[in-house]
Parts: sequence; C-alpha cells; structure tokens
Amino acid sequence: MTSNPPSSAPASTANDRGEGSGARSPTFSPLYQQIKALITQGLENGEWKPGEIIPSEVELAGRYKVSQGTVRKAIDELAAENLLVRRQGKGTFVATHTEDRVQFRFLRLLPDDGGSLVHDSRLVECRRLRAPAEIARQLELKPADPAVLIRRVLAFEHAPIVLDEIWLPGGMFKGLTIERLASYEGPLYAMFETEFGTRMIRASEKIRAVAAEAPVAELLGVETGFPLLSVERVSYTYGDRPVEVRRGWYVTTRYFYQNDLS
Amino acid sequence: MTSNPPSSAPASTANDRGEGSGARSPTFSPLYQQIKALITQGLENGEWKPGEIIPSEVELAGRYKVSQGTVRKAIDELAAENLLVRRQGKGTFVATHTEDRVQFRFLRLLPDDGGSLVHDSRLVECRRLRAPAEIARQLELKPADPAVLIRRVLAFEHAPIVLDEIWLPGGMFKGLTIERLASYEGPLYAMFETEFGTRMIRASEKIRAVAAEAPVAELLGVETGFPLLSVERVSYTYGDRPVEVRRGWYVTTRYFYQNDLS
DNA sequence: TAGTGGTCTAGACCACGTG
DNA sequence: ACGTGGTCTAGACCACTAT
Repeated sequence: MTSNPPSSAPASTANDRGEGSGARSPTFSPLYQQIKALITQGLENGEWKPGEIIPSEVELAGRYKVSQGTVRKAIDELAAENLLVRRQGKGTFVATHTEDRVQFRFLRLLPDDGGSLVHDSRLVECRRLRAPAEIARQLELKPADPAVLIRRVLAFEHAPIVLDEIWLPGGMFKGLTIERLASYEGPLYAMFETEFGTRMIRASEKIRAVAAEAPVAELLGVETGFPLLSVERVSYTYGDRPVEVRRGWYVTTRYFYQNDLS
Repeated sequence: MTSNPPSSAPASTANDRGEGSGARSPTFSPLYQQIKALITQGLENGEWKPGEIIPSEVELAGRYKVSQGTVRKAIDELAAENLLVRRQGKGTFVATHTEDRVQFRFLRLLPDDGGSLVHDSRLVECRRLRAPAEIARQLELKPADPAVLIRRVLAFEHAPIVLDEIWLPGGMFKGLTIERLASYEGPLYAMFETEFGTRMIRASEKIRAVAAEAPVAELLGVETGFPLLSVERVSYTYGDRPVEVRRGWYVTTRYFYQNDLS
C-alpha cells in the first residue's frame, strides 16, 4: 500500500556535507544545521551586511541544493537568535542595532513610573592603554595587546543613572577616538557595527549590589557608600568571540533592571 | 504546468476551528496556533499532569484532524516555552519543576568561584493574613481575600545568602502550613506543582540595589546599610495569571545574579 | 521489531508587500 | 501580477528507546 517516491532520488543518505571521514554517526549533524552554519559564515564574512536583505529561501535552497523547507528551518533558528529578521512579503534581513528596539535588549533599565526612556550619553574619557590582566584574559588578548577604555555617563531626564566602563580590543577598534564617539548619534553597538564592522550578538552579565566608591559616586551624584547595581558584561560576536568587557554602575532608585524568566 | 492536488481535499480554506463568526481574516490564527491552544488547555485542565507523557504526535494529529507536521509545530513552540519536553524515542512529556535543572531557571545565583550550589532553606515564618493593597493588586485579589506569607532564608555552605518574602493567594494554597513546608524536600515550585496543582511557567523580575534595613540585615548576618540585591518577582501560571509575588534580598559578595542577553 | 520523535522533501495554497 | 515569507499536507527515511 505504500506508494513509491515520485522519482529523482535524494542522492545521499543524509550527511554528505562536512564531516570529512566516512564515519556513520559519531559526528552527525542535521542538514539544516549545516545550512545554518553556511549562512552564519556569510554573515560573518560580510557577504550580507547588517540591514541588507539576504537571498530568498528558494534561491538559497537552489544554491545549497536542498529543499526550501530545510533552508527555512535554518533561517528559523537564526531568526530566533536575532541574527536575522523575517519580514513577510519582503524578505529576510540581517539584523541591525541601528533601527531596532535594542533599547530593551541590551539596556534593560526601565523607569518606576512615568519616567522617560530617552537618555543622553556624556563621555568621560576614551583612551588607549594596556589592558589589565583580568580584562585581557576575558577579551582573550595577549598581555601586551592594546585596548581601548571608554568611560561614560548615561543620564535620564538630566539625572545621571548609569556609569559605564567599557573595554575593547585595540586592534579591532583602530581610529576610535573620543571625538568620533561624541559625534556619533545613537547606540554604541550601532556605531561598532557600522563603523567597525563588529556586531554584538550575545552578552552575559553578572549582577551584584555594591557600595559606591568615591570616584563612581561623584560621577553619579550620589553619596559614597550608596548602593549601586553593578553589572559586569562580556559581549560576543560570531563564533562566541568576546569583543567587549563592560562594567556598569546603575542608580536604581527610580529605575530598575528588568528581567524575564521563562 | 501545475499538477493538481493528489485527491482527498483539505476540506476547508484553512480556518475552520475557533473564531465563531464567518469573517474571513480579521481574527485569523494559524492552525498550529489553534492546536497549541488546545494542547495548552489539556495541560491547564490537568488532562496531562507534570511528568506524564502526552499522546504521540500521530495520535494528536488524528484526534485534531490535522497533519503530524502541524501538531509538531505546535509542540515545538510549547517545548520552546518549557511547557513540554521532548525525548527522542520515548515521547513528549509535561515539564516539571521536580527533576529539572530549574536551579538555573528560577534562581539565577552562581558562586564567584568553587562555591557550592547546594543550599538549604530555613523557614522564618508562614502565616495567613490579608494581603497589603499593593500585593493584592499584583495578585489580582480582592482587598479582603486572604493571602499566605512565607519568609525563609536560603543558605549556601552554611552562610545565609538569600532572604525571601513570598506572597501567595490564600484560596489557591489551602492547607499550606509551616510544618508542611518544612517537611517537603526540594524546590518550592516543585511543591506548589505536586501538592497544590499550581505550575509556575513564567516570571518577571525587577532588580535593584538597596541598603539593608535592620530586620533584613539581621536575618542575613550583615550590617545595616549593607548593599543588597533586591529582586521583586511576579510569577505566572497558564493564561498569564499571577500566582506569586516574591521579594528577595541577595547578598552578592561571593555570589552573583547571572543573566544572558541574546 | 515496533513505536516515538527528528529530518528532509515536494508541492499546494495563503497573506503580505510591491510594482 | 509577481515574489516573498507563512502555513499545511503527505510521505519517506533516520535515530533513539523499549520490549
């Protein structure tokens, strides 16, 4: 009673690409994962840049010699990871930090009540120096490698709320000066993406409560010893390569850090 | 050039179930979303209890008169939301708080270094009383409705690290006493699930840094004014109904709150 | 060996955006 | 009218688990 396949054999047992040796299943990976890796490569190579459209599902299916459904599943996962954005009727686009509502994805600070979300950034300093051992370790730099240190204060409604201390690998951010930072409008990550070709895709944060030390307290306009939220972030690009270490101090009297567990 | 459908018509234009009126697309919802809602109903009704297996994809497909692929997509989403757990070769199971690694899903506290994750709970009190207005509002209770208040201290390696103040709707947790709490082994949410049939599926937290007030400081063994992480959580069951309001104070000197942005 | 979820395919049709 | 993603179907085969 079972009907035979229409014709045109699937040609392989399912695992042609990748996995050099002829082993059966020890290093098995589904086709759509391999396609996902190929697309990720294209993103990493800059073949498709942030904001641009990528080829349609049917075209990719043709290019990789798989069915549209397989490409679809690959793109589904990349969209779930916020690397791509699907727009029905238009196409699939490379996600970007510029026009997104990243306000809530990477700065999870919300006002207690009618407070505003618009904020402006005041640069405290931006200089190049050897990274301290701990920072170098987290950025996977050699001890002598140069680094960039940015310090800035974020103010909401003219009140300083966040002090950030940002460490970047110097080699990746050549030509980053305080003037250039000051002249750029919009989120820092958008600038990193458009000006330096580095796209943050993931971050991991360690959150603590600490007492404000004198220099920090002064910049934030609070008393020494005032309780602050300490946020240590490491951000990663493609391939889980760390490209930013950020230490933040938040004044959480009228704003709070929002997190959803699910 | 287009070949006709094999036979056996799909019978409808795509939207038979739900949406009472004959309107075309104003309230359109995909089939798999409707299936998802039906399965969620089964979970809510207790038709399949936590830890139990649900019917196989083919059986559900038959029951709902849709293809296996449609059921699969519905289950995919429920699994992504941690309501179901798929186990290849065995079946699909209702997620549970008992044997899960929920240690990391609902208590995101990690040690700085070799510290331990095992902790024990010391109950401070458990009593029934009118909920304060603010708590009642968050739990969507009427002002006169009774509530349960639990206070407890979590200790890691014999050091008190977390003080929790937990508010529950009294009607939903009849018979919850301090003795019963004390005699239960394992996570609180596991107890709520097995003893009271209430399963937490989602929570939202507001995080701040605060100065320890005297009573809190005493229970945690720190000085008054010591910076503590304040975590205000509202937990929800099926249908986004709030069923728990929890206020936690964390000592974050050797432990930190871990959060991943992606 | 049988049953379950997991992958892959091919094709039809719908909904959306644009010319 | 056309192309894009979105939904739905049907069937084949693979991988894992149990018996």
